[in-house]
Amino acid sequence: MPETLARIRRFNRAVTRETGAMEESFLGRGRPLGAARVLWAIGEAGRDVADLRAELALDSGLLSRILRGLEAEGLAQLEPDPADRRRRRATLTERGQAERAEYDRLNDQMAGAILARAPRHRDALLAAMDLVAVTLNADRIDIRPADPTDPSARACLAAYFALLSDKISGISTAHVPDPDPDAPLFRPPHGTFLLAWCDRLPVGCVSLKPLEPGVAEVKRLWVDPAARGLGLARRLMRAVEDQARALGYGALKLDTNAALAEAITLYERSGWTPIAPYTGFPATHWFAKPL
Amino acid sequence: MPETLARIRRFNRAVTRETGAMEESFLGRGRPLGAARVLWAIGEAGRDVADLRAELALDSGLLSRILRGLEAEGLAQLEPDPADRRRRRATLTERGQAERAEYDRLNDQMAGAILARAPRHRDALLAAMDLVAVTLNADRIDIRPADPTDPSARACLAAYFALLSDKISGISTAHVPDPDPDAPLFRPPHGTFLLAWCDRLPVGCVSLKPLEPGVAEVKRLWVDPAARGLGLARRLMRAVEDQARALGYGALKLDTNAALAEAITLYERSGWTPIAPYTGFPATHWFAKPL
DNA sequence: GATATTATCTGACTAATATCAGATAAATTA
DNA sequence: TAATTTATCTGATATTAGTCAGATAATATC
Repeated sequence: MPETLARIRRFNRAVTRETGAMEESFLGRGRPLGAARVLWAIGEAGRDVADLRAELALDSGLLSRILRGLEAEGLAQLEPDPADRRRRRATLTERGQAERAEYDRLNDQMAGAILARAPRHRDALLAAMDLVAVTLNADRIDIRPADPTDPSARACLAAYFALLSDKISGISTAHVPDPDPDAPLFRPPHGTFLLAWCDRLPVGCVSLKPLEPGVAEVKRLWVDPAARGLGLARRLMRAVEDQARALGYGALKLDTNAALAEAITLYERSGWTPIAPYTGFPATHWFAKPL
Repeated sequence: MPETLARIRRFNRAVTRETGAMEESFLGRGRPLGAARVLWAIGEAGRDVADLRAELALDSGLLSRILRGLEAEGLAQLEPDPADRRRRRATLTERGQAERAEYDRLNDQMAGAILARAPRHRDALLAAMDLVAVTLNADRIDIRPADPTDPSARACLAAYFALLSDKISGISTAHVPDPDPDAPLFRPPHGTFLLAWCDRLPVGCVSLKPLEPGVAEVKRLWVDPAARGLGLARRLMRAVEDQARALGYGALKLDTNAALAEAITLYERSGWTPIAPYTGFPATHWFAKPL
């Protein structure tokens, strides 16, 4: 389909121009891009030089010179790592922090300018950007345990409950209580809370809490709309099953609602079998899986 | 909304990585990026040096050297423009054409790799890319006359009729006859056909054909879904009115259907007044505007 | 026809990025 | 303790990209 390729090319040209404009604005601070990138990558907390080299894919000599330049400008400091005095740790001075904040500000300003170009469909534009970003990053999404009270975890839960109240009639805008009295049940050694991350933003979650002796319950499986179709739900389920095994459980249960058809298909296709009801509304389907 | 900015940043990082990978793959052909870009920009038909300079925003000295390099590689030829012998025209040799085709192939390969990452929602991904590209290019969309039989024009018309049959019950999948017997009416001096372009892809159209002595009819106003909310319909209407004036018409008419609510709002807000019916199904509303 | 303008080219120069072969010092391994 | 590995730095050098001031020749303007 030649037109498809033309569309992707148009997209590439558009974003190339945009990133070019951003780099251009970064140059306005009188520092080459390489140095600006290093300054930004050092971050608020500081960073090992080896780390920087790995992330920015820079030659060791080049990075060394850039760091020396930042030091000479009074923006960064280098100290030997006390644990391993071969390594050096770069940190930003107060002026360095301020300078980094300026780059942040420029970045946000460009982002704002992009949004301003879509006055009437800001949300559609953001959703489109999410879909593109998540798809391009698909093979970089990773799943990590999180605390159930973490803001990202709570954002996922809020989205999960919004989805429920949207799909299941009878559930009004249910929302997570804050603080969630059940939170301890979702922490080891009782249970777990897993978040899927795509480049610093959460794009999915799943959790586990104790139900009966030796049996845990899988709860709150949610995938960001931008990340659907990438097999993330399956990955989350696999991850939570691994966690359950690690916590010593011998079996899992879960309940769900007929309105969540994709979820039900997923359970049926991955070793879950229907069981008798063990909960009430809004559940309409119940499954179990031995570990 | 801080999260909004985080989402745009994620998008920026994702596409930066992508374009970086593309440039990387272009370097694989053993030629600096600048030269590759010039080679590509010369195109199959050849290009004036001044043109290249304008498009690529290159210094005249730099471009001159890059061209000399391509010439030395046996990829390009430079000849004085016969019409103005100060100007020089760059054309690709056979080897140059082949080399350019290789860059095309690399580009298409990267595009294919992107699509492959969205096996289950290819169309959604493409639509999202369109929305982003068109929004970022919003201030670069331009409207130009086209021939009504041009493939791009026909693609817009097909989309227009698909929209009609989708929105208006009673219209089955109507499609443009090929060749369109009315095409001559949409050409000067009788009428016109305008296309809106966003970076080489059509994103909207409108046309004009004679109706009565001194009166023309506006037909087939269509805007690509990715380009809605950017004021393009209004620009197209203004452009077609200008064309009508230039063709000597004193008044315009149009008919439309109640299902096309945004269009009706647009007409009402830009000087059109309701008139008595002058056509039948599927029209439900009729407007006129003096010029 | 003299003068100004335009399009391109050349030469001199700079900045940024990149590469690579040692040098140095700290840690690890034998 | 000696030898090896690792992390970083220094110096030398190359490539790419970019700038700018003329030079040259063709065209446009007066």
